[in-house]
Amino acid sequence: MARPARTSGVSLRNPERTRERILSAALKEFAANGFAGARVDAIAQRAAVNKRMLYHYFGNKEHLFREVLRLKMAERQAWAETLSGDPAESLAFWFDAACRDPDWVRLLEWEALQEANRRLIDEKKRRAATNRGLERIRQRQTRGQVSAEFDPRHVMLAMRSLTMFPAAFPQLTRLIMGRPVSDPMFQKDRTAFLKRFAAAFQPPPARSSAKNDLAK
Amino acid sequence: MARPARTSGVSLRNPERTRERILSAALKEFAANGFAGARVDAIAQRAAVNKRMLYHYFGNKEHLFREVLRLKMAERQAWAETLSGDPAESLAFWFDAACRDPDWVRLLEWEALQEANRRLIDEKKRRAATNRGLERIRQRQTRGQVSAEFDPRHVMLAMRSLTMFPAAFPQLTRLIMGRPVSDPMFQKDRTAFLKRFAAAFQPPPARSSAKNDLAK
DNA sequence: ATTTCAAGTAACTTGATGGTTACTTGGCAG
DNA sequence: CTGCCAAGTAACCATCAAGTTACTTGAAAT
Repeated sequence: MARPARTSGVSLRNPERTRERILSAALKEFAANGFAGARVDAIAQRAAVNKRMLYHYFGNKEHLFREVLRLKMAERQAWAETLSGDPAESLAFWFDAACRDPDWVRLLEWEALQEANRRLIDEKKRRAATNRGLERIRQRQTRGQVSAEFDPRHVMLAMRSLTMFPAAFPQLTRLIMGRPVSDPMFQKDRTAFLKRFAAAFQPPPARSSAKNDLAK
Repeated sequence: MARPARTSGVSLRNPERTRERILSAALKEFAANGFAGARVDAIAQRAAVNKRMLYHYFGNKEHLFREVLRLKMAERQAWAETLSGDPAESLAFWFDAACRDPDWVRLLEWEALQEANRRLIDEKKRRAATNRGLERIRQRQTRGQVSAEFDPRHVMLAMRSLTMFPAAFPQLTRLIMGRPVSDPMFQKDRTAFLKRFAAAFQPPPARSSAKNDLAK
């Protein structure tokens, strides 16, 4: 039952490794070209695997695509859970994540464009993760770190927008900023901006009364 | 030289109309499926035009795609110029525009994914339009309507992010908000949120001194 | 009226591409 | 040792889709 674990190197037959190779090649190909643009032959070649194996393990192109998406999503969900509370920190963290791993953003984008109508891949898990995120924002609100005047859903949507947009629209970002998104200079400046801008989510500095503390 | 202007209906030959039909069909097809996913035959069919005409007028699929993009961009640029100053107003306006015309956002998205590396379509004009937009923000800053502490480029990027994101990522938006982007309820709520949130761009209410009025 | 050319049509070519067939081979259970 | 099946290979096929060829036709200009 256990892997043979050849003393030197890997055995010629190695289903797990092959599967991994295909998935990793598929991730690159799909992120780069989307579903319609991706070429099954290209994936096989990248993976240095016979094309037939791809069908052996995943059935067809679409199944493979969905599996790639599912894995990436799961990876990110795990990250999301490790986050503490501060909006400034979250903004910086997610912006950094988007810059470091543009493939992830691109996959989300391909998904948005393609599966627009269809039900989401892995919807249940993603909805649960989102709800946990919303709960975290509510906690910050009760702790007074985030303004209670805002609906947590709107806050989360705003934060996602601010962090993902540059990686999602590098051409527009470059047009506006004059630098490519990949430029460390841009990333540094943007992080600084986001940290300051995070103040927008904080409660106003106790103006006169404090009557609307429990607003939705 | 002038159009014949048949007394009743349109003449059988009508190059302008045909060109229009093709462009409008292409817009829909490209917005729906992207460049790689779009089918030339589908465009011809949608336009109720012989496929050959498409090559007659536009040379090939890619030229047609670029022409479609160019036209949409130009349309939006014109809109942008009509805008007055207030961030709250701009946010609401552009958010509404994105919701009303998801095809436009989708085209930008396809462009982002496909032409990632290549030079932008119509880059010169778009850069100029962007610069005019930045200039308008600077004016607002000197008038004290927008905080002078922010780099105008970062402000513009933030505003674009906030307005375009929902239309660009309807699946994530729905996950977060619980409603589809097309839902008027969502659009109303979001507009209200954005209007309030626009305060984030305003200068702080004159705390102690007013020394940094000319920043950047 | 006749010429001329853009506008328009139908059928075809050619290459790419997703998926399959038919086969071989490594390695474990019995 | 041997039968068996998952893992793996090479060659193939059917289809689809971009782009072309070769033709016809409407109507403006002379």
